[in-house]
Amino acid sequence: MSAAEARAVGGFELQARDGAARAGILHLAHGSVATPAFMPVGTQGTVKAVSPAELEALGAEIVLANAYHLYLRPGHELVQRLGGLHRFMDWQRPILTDSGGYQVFSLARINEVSDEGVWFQSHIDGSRHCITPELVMEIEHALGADVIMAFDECPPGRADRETAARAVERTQAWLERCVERFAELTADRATQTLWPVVQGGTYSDLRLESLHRATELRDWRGFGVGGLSVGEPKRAMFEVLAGLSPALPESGVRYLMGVGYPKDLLEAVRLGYDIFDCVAPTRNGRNGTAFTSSGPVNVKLAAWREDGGPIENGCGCWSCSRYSRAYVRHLFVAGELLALRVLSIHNLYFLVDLMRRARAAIQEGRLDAWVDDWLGRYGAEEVESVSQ
RNA sequence: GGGGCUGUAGCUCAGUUCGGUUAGAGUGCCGGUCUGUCACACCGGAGGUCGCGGGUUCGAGUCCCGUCAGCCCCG
Repeated sequence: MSAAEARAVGGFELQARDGAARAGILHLAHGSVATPAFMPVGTQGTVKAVSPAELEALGAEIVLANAYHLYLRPGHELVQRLGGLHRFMDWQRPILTDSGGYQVFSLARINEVSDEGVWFQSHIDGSRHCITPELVMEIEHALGADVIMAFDECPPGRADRETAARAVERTQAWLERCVERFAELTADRATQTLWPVVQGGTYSDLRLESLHRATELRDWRGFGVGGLSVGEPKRAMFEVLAGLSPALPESGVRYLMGVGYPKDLLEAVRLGYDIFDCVAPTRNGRNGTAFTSSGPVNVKLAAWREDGGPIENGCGCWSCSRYSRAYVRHLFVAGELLALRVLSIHNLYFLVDLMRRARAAIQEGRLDAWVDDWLGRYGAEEVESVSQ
């Protein structure tokens, strides 16, 4: 890929390497994304409890939304009629849509997977729908995200080899159909970029096969690595990531889907992965857990009752610049809505900022030392040394 | 002065009719969990001389007597 192609819409511009780790810029129709990067999750076209202005202020450059959920409600055609997802949710920076492949896994009770596609029963009203790779492309095209993910099958993390192999097979067949339908839909203009998803469970050879077959199909500017952090042992996840990383083309951005917690992000960055998404910062935030550089903390703890310090000393986020731990704890204990916003913003800032700092460390060639130092602090202090 | 109702977990109350394992619930308190979001959710823990004192009984939160406290009614 030429330098010009890397800078074109959809291209990934690799700027620096430090060991296996990379720093780069992802160029998309609605702007660029500096990597490594964390993408806040906005499943239903909104990052729960956080406004677009707040997302911008905390430094998010791209958010994720979900095709499956938006198809069911309010409907992708409705979103398209109202000017597309960017306008609908008032977010003018890049958006990546997930296909709904993960929902095949997470909502497995109410669906049937076949070669044709997936029969879902709506979790909202019980109505039945057949989701095919072609339909997923139509949904994601209508929503208008900058990056759209191919429809994949995401088996449970402890799936046996046969199940994982079958998921690779089906994911590949669906990818071919996605490519075909996507080409028809975007024949006139190419503001969207499609990325495949590598599957293969915890079997490194299946992972390589999945990647190989996807790259045989065509050149890609990005690769999703899916089917991880879905119940498999953590060691197995990192073995897969380490085995797959050298085989991934340098010219494509690597998206590790669904990961994760601060530690996992840094380890994955070190292995050469570039972008991430995870519900952890927002969901944990809503449930009262704050990320801090010395580990996650339950803010409802009695120890915070009269703590006048910020959630994290030195944190540059909106929440920490205003509120004391005692106040945040009070908001949670009292069941106040502001509590959800305060911690969601803090946790998102924490991860976005962590990636920003990892990027700087890569550009300065000091990632390993920085990560080791960071991990040494994280969780080093027992639960929490009450600050002041 | 007479009569009635109520006293069980920090709080609000079940359980008392017709006695039967370690007395329950909700809430609060304390703690844990959450990885391409059905989720302000889920899981767990601590906490009670059943107002007090007698009696009956193999066995009493439950039955009997006395007593204290709160509320109500009648004089």
